[in-house]
Amino acid sequence: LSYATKKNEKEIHRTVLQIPKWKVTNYGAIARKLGIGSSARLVGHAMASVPEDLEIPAHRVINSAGQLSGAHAFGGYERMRWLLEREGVTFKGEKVDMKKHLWLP
DNA sequence: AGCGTGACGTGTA
DNA sequence: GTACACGCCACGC
Repeated sequence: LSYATKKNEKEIHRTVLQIPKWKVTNYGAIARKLGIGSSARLVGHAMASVPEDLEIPAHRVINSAGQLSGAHAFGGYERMRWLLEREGVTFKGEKVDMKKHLWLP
């Protein structure tokens, strides 16, 4: 999975960089911020093109239901969950507790 | 060109 | 709480 949405790639990265620690946001929120509202999928595509070693905290971007839909890019669910919990994000079952941790751009 | 697929979201039932 | 339809668009075939 190494393709990027050339048009908004930079804007997306910039927005993701603004997500504070112990907070998460969702694909749709970023899409709306960039004015591509209903194209949340493109944000997910852009995340897939982010090298993990870069400073971009892509693990803080999850879906609106609080599920770690991008876990496969971080070595599986357990690893991505660990990355988040390490920053103070708490879970409610299999999902992130969005009530406490949702951040909107 | 069409068609299926996917780190998605909202509305409706 | 679940399930399904629909809108969206880049990519690979």
